[in-house]
This record gives sequence, structure tokens and C-alpha cells, in this order.
Amino acid sequence: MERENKVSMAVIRRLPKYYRYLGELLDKDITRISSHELSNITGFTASQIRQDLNNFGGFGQQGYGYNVEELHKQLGKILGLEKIYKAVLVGAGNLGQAVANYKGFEDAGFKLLALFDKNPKLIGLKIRDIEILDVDNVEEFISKNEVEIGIITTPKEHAQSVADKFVKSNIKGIWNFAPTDLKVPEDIVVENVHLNESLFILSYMYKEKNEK
Amino acid sequence: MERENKVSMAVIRRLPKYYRYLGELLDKDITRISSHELSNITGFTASQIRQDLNNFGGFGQQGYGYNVEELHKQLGKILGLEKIYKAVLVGAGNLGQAVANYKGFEDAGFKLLALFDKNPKLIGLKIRDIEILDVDNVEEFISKNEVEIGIITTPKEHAQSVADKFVKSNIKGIWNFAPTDLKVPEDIVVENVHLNESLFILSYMYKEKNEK
DNA sequence: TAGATTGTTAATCGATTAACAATC
DNA sequence: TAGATTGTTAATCGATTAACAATC
Repeated sequence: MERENKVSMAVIRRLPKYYRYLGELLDKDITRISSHELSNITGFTASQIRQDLNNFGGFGQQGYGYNVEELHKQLGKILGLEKIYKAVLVGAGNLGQAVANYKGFEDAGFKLLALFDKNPKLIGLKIRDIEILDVDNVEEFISKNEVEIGIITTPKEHAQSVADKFVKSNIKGIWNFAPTDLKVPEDIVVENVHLNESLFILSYMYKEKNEK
Repeated sequence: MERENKVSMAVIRRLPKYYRYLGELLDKDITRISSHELSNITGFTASQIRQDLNNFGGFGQQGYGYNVEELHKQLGKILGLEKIYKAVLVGAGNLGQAVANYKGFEDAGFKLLALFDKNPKLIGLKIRDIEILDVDNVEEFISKNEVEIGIITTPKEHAQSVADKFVKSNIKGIWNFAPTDLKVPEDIVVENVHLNESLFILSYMYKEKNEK
């Protein structure tokens, strides 16, 4: 019930970039940074950076700037990176296996418990010690293990039915790689990775720059 | 030199979605559609759809709506999907192989000519009949074959140096999967697929919905 | 203290939505 | 013709940028 005034999605989508650059500064043992310096690094304006950060609190200090370590930590908290999310993946083909091998899961606090597929040739195999199970058992597995996040790397024909299973078994967040817009209840969050759209946009931009 | 007034990126990023839904309508043998019906399907407002399309010309007809086949074709043209782009990929690990297997290349008119890696265990293997070659030869290959698009699926440490090689050998578009912002001359277009940022955003949204 | 830089309000810019005349 | 729906202008909304007082 304690709704705060909502932060716009435009701001949210910049946070991971701030977090990433601050991590890099941290690695270089840089301890403080001004919004102006951050502007040079990230390409966002200093004004925008200050506005963005102030949606979440005053992390800086007048005359000094921002403490890199502190700001990095705070952004990690805001992004929810300290919490461990239990996840499963459905669709253990090429893309699914690549995603399962993805090293970035740890950084975001995601723990992949199992993969699922319907192909008998895949069932029983392991990717990084994570077993591929029969998709018929996915709902049971999710409920039993209190899985919170579902990843969809199936062909688009099966994506919606997988999403439906996720919703039924009480998953609250979906990372969707299938080139379709899932229909889910509004309390479920969906983050799409639409490779086809990304490629179309590259095609457009290429043409725009080179054929005018 | 014939610069038109530039269409905003916000519009461009909606085009692939229009294109996709129109393709689905086409499959269902639906021949005409109004901006209002398209609004129901896509979730964008009818007004926005008409505004978006009118950046590129008047494809509709008063009192009738839009011809699905015609609009689909026009959007394909706008997105540059009819042109064949020659592409290479550097970084033939898990992600690289998954991307090489990606079926969406054909739809966007991309032809993947070769993969490159520095790992001797990978060099010589084939993915979908496409050979993995030694990355030392990538510049020569690009020049010789007049490759236009480069795909980066290396770890982030190597991404910039691969991009530099691409630029040197005259590639004009880069599809970048490495979690870093590439520095390239401004006539080169870069489209990023930043999985880490996507995952962070999912984490944020999940937390926002479930821990308030 | 003087200089630097934030936090925040105000101004501007751009994108979305509404409205409606044109017209099929 | 009457009804429907576009193309387009005008109004609104939201996001970005500028400015500056507060303050470390």
C-alpha cells in the first residue's frame, strides 16, 4: 500500500549503466566522482544524472560529488541485486543453453535451478551442472522449490503456453527471449529480449546511414 | 546530402513491432486494418500509430484503414529487410554459437559468412555449415568479402579490440552482445544487446512489484 | 573562507494524445 | 450519399536541460 511516486522507466533503464560504470571506477580504485565526470564517461548530461539519482535519494555531497563505492552499493540495492532469485529456464536448445551458460546470472543474484525441455534427447543432460528436466514437470518443480523467475527460450509457438504455466505456478517475473508479446496478469513483470527487433533496428540504422 | 528531417528513435523502435503484428495478420489472411484495431493488438494508441506511420508516408486510406499486405511490405522496405547484408561473427563460444544458430537472420536479410575465434579447439568446426576461422584472419576476410556487418559475442575484455578491427576493415554496422559501450567513429552504427542490463531491470521491476 | 558541486526548481524541448477537417 | 477513418494540426503531457541557491 505504501506507494511512492513512481520513477519513470526512462530513468530505470539508465540505472544499470550507472551501476556498470561505477563498478569499473571501483576496479580502478577511484573513490569519488562528480556528476560532470560521470557525464563524460556515460554520455548522459550531468543534470540528468543528478535528476536520475535524486529519484532515489541524495547520494552526493555538495562541493565533493559522489562516493563511488557508496553510490555503487546504493544502486545495487535499488536494482535489487543483493537478493537471491530462484529461476528456471524452459527451452534448452541453442539459445537456452547459451543463456544457461551466461555468467551474468551471479551478478544479478539469479540462481538457475533447472532447465526444462520436451526433447527426450536433451532431458537428462547437464549444462554447468544444471540438469535438463522434462517440461511436463515444470509446474510441480516451481511450486516445490518456490521459484520466482522463469526464463523462456522456446520457439515463439510455445512461449505463451510456457508463460501460462509460469503464471499458474506462481512465478512473478519472466525473462522472455521468444519473439512475441506475452499476455500475463498485471502483477507479473516481463522483461523481453527481442533479438529480431534488435536486428531490424540495426538494419534500419545501417540503411539510414549508408543509403542516403 | 539529401537529409530528411530525422525520425526519432522512439518511433524507429516501434516499427519492428508493427511489422511483426502485420506479418501475423497476413498469416491469418486479414487484408485490411484500421489504426484503432492495430491499437487493440499492439497496445499503442491509434493516434500514435497514425503519427508513426506518417513519418514515412501516407500508407492508409480515409474511410478504409490500411491494407495489411501493402503496409507490411512498406515497413519491410523502411526497415531495410529486402537488402542482403553480409555479416561475420567474432566470439564463437556458447553465446556466439547460439547467435549463429539464430533463425531470425534470414528474416532480416543477414547472411552470416563466417565465425571467428582465437580458441584452436573451435577453429575448423562448423555451425550450420558456417566455418569457425582464426580471428587473426578476420580483417582480411572482411575486406575480401566486403562484409558490412560485424557481430561481437566475445567477453567484454576483447569487445573493443574486435570493434577496432571491424572499423579498420570498413564494417559499417555492429551488433554487440558484450556488456560494454563500444567506442567507434560516428558513421558506424552499433546496436547493443545488453543482457546484463536487461536482467538488472527485471530484478528492479520484480522487487518493485513484490516488496512494496 | 573560497571553490566546487550537489539538490531542486524553473524553462525548454520533444513525444504523445486529442481533435477534426479532408476524403475515400 | 452517409459512415468511417485517415492525415495532420493543436493541446497536453512528460522528460531533459538549464540555472542557481544551499551547503559541504
